[in-house]
Amino acid sequence: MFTYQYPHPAVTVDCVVFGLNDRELNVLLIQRDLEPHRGSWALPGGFIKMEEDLGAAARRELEEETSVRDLYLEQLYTFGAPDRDPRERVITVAYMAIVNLIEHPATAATDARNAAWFRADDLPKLAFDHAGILAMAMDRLRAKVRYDPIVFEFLPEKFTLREVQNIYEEILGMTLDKRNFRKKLLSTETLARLDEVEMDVAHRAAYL
Amino acid sequence: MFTYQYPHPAVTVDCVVFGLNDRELNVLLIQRDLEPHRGSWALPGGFIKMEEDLGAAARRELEEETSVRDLYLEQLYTFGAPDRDPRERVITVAYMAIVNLIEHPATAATDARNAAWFRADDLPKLAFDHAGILAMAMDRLRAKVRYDPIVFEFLPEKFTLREVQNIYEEILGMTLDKRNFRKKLLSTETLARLDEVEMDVAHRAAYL
DNA sequence: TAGGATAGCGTAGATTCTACACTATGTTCA
DNA sequence: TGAACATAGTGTAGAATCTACGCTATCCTA
Repeated sequence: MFTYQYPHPAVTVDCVVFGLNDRELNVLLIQRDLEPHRGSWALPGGFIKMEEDLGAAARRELEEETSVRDLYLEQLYTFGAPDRDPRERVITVAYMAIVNLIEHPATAATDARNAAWFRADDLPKLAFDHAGILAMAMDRLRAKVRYDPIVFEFLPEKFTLREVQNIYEEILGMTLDKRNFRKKLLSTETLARLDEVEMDVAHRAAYL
Repeated sequence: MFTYQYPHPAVTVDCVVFGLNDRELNVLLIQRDLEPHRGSWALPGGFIKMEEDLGAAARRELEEETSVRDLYLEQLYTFGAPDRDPRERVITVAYMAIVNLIEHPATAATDARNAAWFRADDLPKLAFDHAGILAMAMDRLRAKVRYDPIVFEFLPEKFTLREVQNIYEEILGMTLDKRNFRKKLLSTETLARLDEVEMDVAHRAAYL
């Protein structure tokens, strides 16, 4: 037991991890194995340790619950409504990250019954105020994508311009002009055109 | 005394309040009247109450310590390095705001020996990691000013274009072209030209 | 009343954004 | 094997925006 002269809130970290699979925007969720909201899907996260930095706590909880690691976490916002957790006052520091979904498979671990990637446009109901946290993360992601070439972080090494455009369109929720998009991308990024071509229905795509 | 099954950190809020005086960028600070760092200047802030929202706590602490109230606070970042406070683990949620300095005089109150506005380019040494918090707030302010007309929030009702330009230059730390600046400002803002003129050395200024 | 300080104003060139349509190549299926 | 289909790949013209830049009018002070 730990005693204090004044009341202290609990502090948690929660992670919104976006994963991309050449085409779809996904979000990493866990199925809770503890009360409250046992069985519900939620953002991975948990209580911080006293000697641990906030970012380190986020990374630890994420790995413990989903096995996902080695990513760049960025602080999103801190949520502290007095009644957001039924147990006690819990303040949560939310982090967000973007990864290549293929390189980061999700497997359930400690405190989670299950961990999985969900399509961003088809999510289950979330525990606590996690839907609100996720909504803010989506907003931030959309804003970020407009001036940051972060998208490339979660692309495989080889990709077609069509794929990149699909991703931008998925995130921004709008269609983009093909030529203008290529022009802009090629003017700002350093991409190399490869000889290889993809193999499927369409005829070919020069990998860049 | 309050006891918990697991250790809990303390949670505080801190406020970076920028004030503008037609010309200079100022920051609101308090002189601590309690240990640790007693006598040092610091950002206004303090411990949250258990039934209180984070933003409300920031507003309350700010008013208690400086008498400054009625402002728009925006969450900046949460700082939680394990050793940032010598007493115990303290996580602080930092807020920032911008006000018209004239309309918000600072007067010391609870927990503070003193409260005062300081020029942003001539600040005392700050307690804890408050210098780091302030630096981040400055960055955010600079970024914000570029696309947001927030500056007008802390201007008196009447002002000259020269004054606005001074403020932008002070915040951004660069000189701007007078004609281009006026053009842009007039194209985006709805300002009214007044008949009044200022009274001092220069000849006149049409208030907008 | 002469000199100094600042307000106020417009244009030309460069850059960037947007809208828009056709050809080339490979796949599939009859 | 060739006809129909799907997608990759490419350029230009007009609009809007950004930047650089110098002179005159007015008021104050000495």
